[in-house]
Amino acid sequence: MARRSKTAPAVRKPAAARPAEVQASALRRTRREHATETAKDYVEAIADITALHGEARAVELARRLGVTHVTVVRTVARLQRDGYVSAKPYRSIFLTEKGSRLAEESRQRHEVVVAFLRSLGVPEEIAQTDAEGIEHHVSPETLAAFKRCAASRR
Amino acid sequence: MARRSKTAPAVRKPAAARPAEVQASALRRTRREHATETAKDYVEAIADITALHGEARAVELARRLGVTHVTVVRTVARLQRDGYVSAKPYRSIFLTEKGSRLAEESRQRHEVVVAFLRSLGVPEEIAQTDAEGIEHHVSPETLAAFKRCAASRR
DNA sequence: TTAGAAATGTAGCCATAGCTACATGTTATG
DNA sequence: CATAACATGTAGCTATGGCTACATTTCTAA
Repeated sequence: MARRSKTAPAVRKPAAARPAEVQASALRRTRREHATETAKDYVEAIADITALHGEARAVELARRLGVTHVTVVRTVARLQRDGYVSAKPYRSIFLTEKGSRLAEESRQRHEVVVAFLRSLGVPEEIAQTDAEGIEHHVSPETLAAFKRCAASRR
Repeated sequence: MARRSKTAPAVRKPAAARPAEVQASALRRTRREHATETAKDYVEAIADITALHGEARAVELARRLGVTHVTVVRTVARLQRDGYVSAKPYRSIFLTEKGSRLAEESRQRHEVVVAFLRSLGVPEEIAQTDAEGIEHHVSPETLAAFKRCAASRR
């Protein structure tokens, strides 16, 4: 079977488009972001729950995140290891300074994305849902563009 | 320590916002989507490489996806198990009918997202990068809104 | 005050998705 | 046509992030 045909370039699509290296680093970034998504989702939820109920318990986190309490417990342990929360056995979960900062950033970012989608005419509930997935992958430039666009359509 | 204070609603934030269940199902959806992201990234890359070189080899896939060949080999095995590609040891990788369909859908979706971001004034390279992360989390409604918006700004 | 309900913790399973190190197959070329 | 370069495969490690089943702790209410 022919090796990468350096002599006969085969098909030759018009747009050589993104060179392999560029795409590779974009995908690497996406994977890297994915690693912090969980932390963001958790601190955001912890902040929400604390605001609503005065404290965040694992059971409520599990309900809101759509996982079992076991998953919550393990993930919270990781968040504690990484300095986002403090927690003691059988007690509530609290955000650290670092965790609060991340939660606030996440909340703002979520707001911008939702407001933007809403301004495009996407129904509220779908905007909320899509934002959960999109918000973690928006660069500062794109976030700024979202803000501008939403403002200009208001 | 007070249990979820059913008697004293504590803080009471103005926007009760998304109820726990809604957010939970949104996050569940995001996780579900994540599971198919890999498949989409791979079939898209395989389609690209095949168009450019006439065939897709694991080494080139690894380069483009930013992972080692070992990861590619294992993932391709999974894609084969799931019916997206056919492959024989030490040979090229080919898309099945199902894989081609997924690749074409992914390509179109990627195009729409990139064109949209571009239309917002996001620089080409950043648009490409962000699209890699965003494209997997856009509902049909939002995708349609992207199309409309990009068209109206042209 | 104590029993049962609710919450939390622990053990251990699974799949995905990365990796390094090493083994084997394929191909190009001297 | 043999060998070196390259591609592919395999073994086995790590981490995340789901899960069920069962143990333990805490809290509520009879």
